[in-house]
Amino acid sequence: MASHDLNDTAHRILDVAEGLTQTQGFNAFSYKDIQAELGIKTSSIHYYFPTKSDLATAMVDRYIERFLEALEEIDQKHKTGLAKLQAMGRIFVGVAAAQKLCLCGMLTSDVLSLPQDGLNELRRFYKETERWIMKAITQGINDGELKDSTSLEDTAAHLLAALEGGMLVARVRKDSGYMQAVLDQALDFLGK
Amino acid sequence: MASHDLNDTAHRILDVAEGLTQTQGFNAFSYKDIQAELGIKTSSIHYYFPTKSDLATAMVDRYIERFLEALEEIDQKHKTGLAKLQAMGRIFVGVAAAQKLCLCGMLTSDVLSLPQDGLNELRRFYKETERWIMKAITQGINDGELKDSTSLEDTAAHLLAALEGGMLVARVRKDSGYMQAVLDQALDFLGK
DNA sequence: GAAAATCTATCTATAGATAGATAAAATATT
DNA sequence: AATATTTTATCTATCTATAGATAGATTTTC
Repeated sequence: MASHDLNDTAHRILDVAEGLTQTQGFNAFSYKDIQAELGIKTSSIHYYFPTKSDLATAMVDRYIERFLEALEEIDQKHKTGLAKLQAMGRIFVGVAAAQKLCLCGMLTSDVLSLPQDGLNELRRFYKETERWIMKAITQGINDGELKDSTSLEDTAAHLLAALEGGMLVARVRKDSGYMQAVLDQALDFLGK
Repeated sequence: MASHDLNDTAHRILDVAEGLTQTQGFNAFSYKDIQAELGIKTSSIHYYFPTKSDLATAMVDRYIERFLEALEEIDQKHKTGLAKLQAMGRIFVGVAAAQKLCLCGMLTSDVLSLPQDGLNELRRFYKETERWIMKAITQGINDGELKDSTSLEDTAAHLLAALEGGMLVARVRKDSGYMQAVLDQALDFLGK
C-alpha cells in the first residue's frame, strides 16, 4: 500500500504514530495515545490499520518513500558530492535537535515486534540510503573534494552508522551541538 | 546498589533481563518472560526488584560496572592505543554477532520509560566510555600510530556513535561482516 | 524460632482487538 | 430530480489477554 492510497485521516494517524515512535518507541505507545492526540476513537484507528503490525508497515513505508524523495531533491538542489552529503546530514541533525530518532533507527531496536514485511522495509531503507551515499561520495571524489576511498561500500556503511548512532547518543547527551559534531567529524574523515 | 550486594538469584534475574533487553528492548519483555526462562515466579522477581524501574536501574548499573571493568582490563592487557581501541571494538563486534544491541544503546531508545536515575546512568556510560576512548587515542598519537586529531573530544564522540549505530544497523543488515567493516573503517580514519 | 526467599492467589489497569449500531457520503435506480 | 441502496467512516460497548504489582501463606535457611 503506497502512501498516496491513504486518505487524510489515515495520514493523520500515521503522523501521530510516527511522532510517538520516534520519541518513545513502537512498543511504548498505544492506540489510546493516538486517540488522545487526535480525538478519534481507537476503534476508528483499527478501521484503517486493523493490527498494530499493519500500522508499523504503513508507517515505515511512508517514511521511506518520503526520505528517498528528500534525497532526490537534494540531488537536484546541490551540485557537489560534499554539498549533498552535508544536506543529508542536516536532515539527521534536525531529527536529533527534535529529540527524536530516525524512525527506522527506532524500529530497528524494536525489530522483533515487527512483521517480516517491516523488517524487509528497514533493510531496504539502509540499503538504498547507503547506495545514495556511495553515489554522493563517488561524485565528491570526482569533484576533487573528497579523498579516494579504499572501499566505497564500507565508507558509506560507516557514515550511515555514525549518523544513526549519533542520533541515538544525542538523546542522552543533551548537548545540542553533539550531533553536528559527529556529522562534521564523519565528513571531515572523507575530505582531503 | 552496586552489583556485589546482589545475591545469586538477583544476578540470574538480571542476566535474563539483560539478554531480553538487548535483543527485544526494555518495553518488549515482561516479568513473565523472566519467569518462563528462570522457573521462578514473577512475585519472587518483584521481591528482588519491586518495580520494573528498579530492575532497569540495577541492570544498567551492573552493565556499566562490568563494561568499565572490561575497559580497565584492556588497558592492562594491551600496550598501544590502537591495540586498545581494537580490543574495545571487538566487544562491540561480539555484541552485534549475537544479534544484540549494546544494553545502553537499547535503553537509549527506550529512554522515556526509564526513571531519571537510569537516564543519568546512561549519560555516565557514554561520558566515561568517550573519556576512555580519548585516552586511548591520545596514547595512540603518542605511540605514533594514530594521526593528530583536531578535536579529541569530537573524534571520540564520533567513534562511539559509529559503534553504537553499527550495532543498530547490523541487526537488520544480517550480513555478518558488517559490524567489523564499520569498526575497521572508523579506526582506519584515525590511522596515519 | 527468626529471617529470608518463594509461592499461591488476586487486584487494577491497560493493551490490542472485535462486534454491532449509526451516521454520512457516494452511487445506482426509478 | 427524488429516492433507494451501498460504501465508507465513525462511534459505543465489550472481550480477552497481559501487564505490573501486592497481600499473605508457606517453605527454606541460618
